[in-house]
Amino acid sequence: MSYSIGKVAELAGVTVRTLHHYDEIGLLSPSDRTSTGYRRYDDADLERLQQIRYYRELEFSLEEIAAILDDPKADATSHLRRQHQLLTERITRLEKMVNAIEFAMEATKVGIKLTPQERFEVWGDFDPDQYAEEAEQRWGDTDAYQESVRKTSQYTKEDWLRIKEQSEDWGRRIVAVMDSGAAADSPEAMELAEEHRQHISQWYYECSYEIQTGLAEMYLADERFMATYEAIKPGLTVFLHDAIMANAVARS
Amino acid sequence: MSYSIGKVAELAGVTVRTLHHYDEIGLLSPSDRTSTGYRRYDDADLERLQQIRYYRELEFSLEEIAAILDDPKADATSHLRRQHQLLTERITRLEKMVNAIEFAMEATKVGIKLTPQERFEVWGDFDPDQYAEEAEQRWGDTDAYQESVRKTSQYTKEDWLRIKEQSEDWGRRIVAVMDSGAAADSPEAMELAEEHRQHISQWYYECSYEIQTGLAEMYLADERFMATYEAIKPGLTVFLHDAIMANAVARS
DNA sequence: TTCCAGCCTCCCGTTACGTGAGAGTCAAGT
DNA sequence: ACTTGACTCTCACGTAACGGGAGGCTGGAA
Repeated sequence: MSYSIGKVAELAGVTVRTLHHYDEIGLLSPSDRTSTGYRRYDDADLERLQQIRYYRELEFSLEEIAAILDDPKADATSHLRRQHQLLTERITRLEKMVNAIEFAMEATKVGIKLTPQERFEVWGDFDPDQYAEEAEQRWGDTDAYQESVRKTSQYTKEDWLRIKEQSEDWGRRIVAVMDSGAAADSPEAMELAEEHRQHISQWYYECSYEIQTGLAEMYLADERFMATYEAIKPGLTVFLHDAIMANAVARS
Repeated sequence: MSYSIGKVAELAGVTVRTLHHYDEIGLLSPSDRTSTGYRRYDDADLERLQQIRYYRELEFSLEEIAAILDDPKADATSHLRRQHQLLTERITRLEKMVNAIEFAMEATKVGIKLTPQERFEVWGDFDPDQYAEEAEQRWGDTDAYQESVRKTSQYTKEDWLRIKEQSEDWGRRIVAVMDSGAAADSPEAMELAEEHRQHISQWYYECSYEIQTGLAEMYLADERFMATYEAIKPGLTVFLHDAIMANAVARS
């Protein structure tokens, strides 16, 4: 059984010109020609083309592929094994990219800026432990972060609008409480701290009192969060922190 | 805060030349220059570069990326959402490629040839139902195939040598039984049918009598399997089929 | 002041094809 | 036997996305 160049192109999902090119550079020359010069590809040619396609998908150059495939020490199975490993590595990398994007989405929701390291972590080659530590510190609890990502990836535009509206409303009310001169451990302030916790639980992740107090600590420690709250009203970060602490103590 | 071109290149994992190129074609021009002509990139530039890198990873051309990023209707979040979707699609495709490779490895072990469709299923755009049907027919049971892939992917070279030795030994013995003139429903033949079943159970997947009889049917129906067995000894396929049937009836 | 790494602007080279041009070929239908 | 439309052939130039210098300025540390 042999195949015309057009048929092979269709099967393998490449253009006829590509096959011409592979023939030109000697990477894949059809095992036969008709008397009129038409190329004829057989099963062995197809197997070689399959290998070429996989290695190309893995971004090997044609020259490298030629060297790899013509290596007498490597047989078909070893190629498959190698491709298998490279593919799974690649999948891992793409999954990291997906995580990074979800992280970036989270960040823009909350209104914080990413550090340059965070932006390019997938490509840059800096210490991965450092990142893990930062994320741990930022979110207090990694499981919570996972849950958050899982939940929020389902949200529609309307959901986000609702969340935004809700948190802006909450912002106005806590500012009003501050303006009224009430203390951070006043019932009104504590009520808003409680609402803050429930808002997070509802939309992002189950937020216990321990986690919330962790967040409060972080608001003071992380200048990006700090900037967000201070932009609404100076002193709000500390006020919220104190209200959360008072509320947590009172309720538990 | 602003960054030199070298620093940006290091952060983003690209070359300085690449950033020069992006500047040349107007895709990413640094927001500032020093009095001496040095490029200075700020946070907004980095964000744009981040988007560029993600879209590039997804194999968009620079021209397309420029069009996408300069579209006033799209904001940062919509880009992230889009990239998220494209990335997960890509992961799915790569996972299909991994499956295809595992399938190809299985096939070479068993000594059957792949059809052209099977070779290029990941790239070609033929009817996917047709393939599913073929796989179903070939393996009788999809779960079994999954289990097989899972198990065999762990095997070492020594394992494979052992398996090969074992099955060649079995081949010699069943040929001997045939040569002795024994019937397919003789105790010796049935014993070897039973061994065939246990061999599969041990190395590939839990092989019940129903599954084994399914395999026996398939050996007759699929000329690629047929070729394998007939190469050992003409008439072996039918003999094995009958022995399996007799054994299955007797044991259950 | 002296380095040397870093940056600048040309500018030519490379890879993996795309895209015709012009001409021969094949199989199906009349 | 003739036509016709889809395929295929071999040049041959074009393109995208950089790579890799050459030759010359800059900037901060010693």
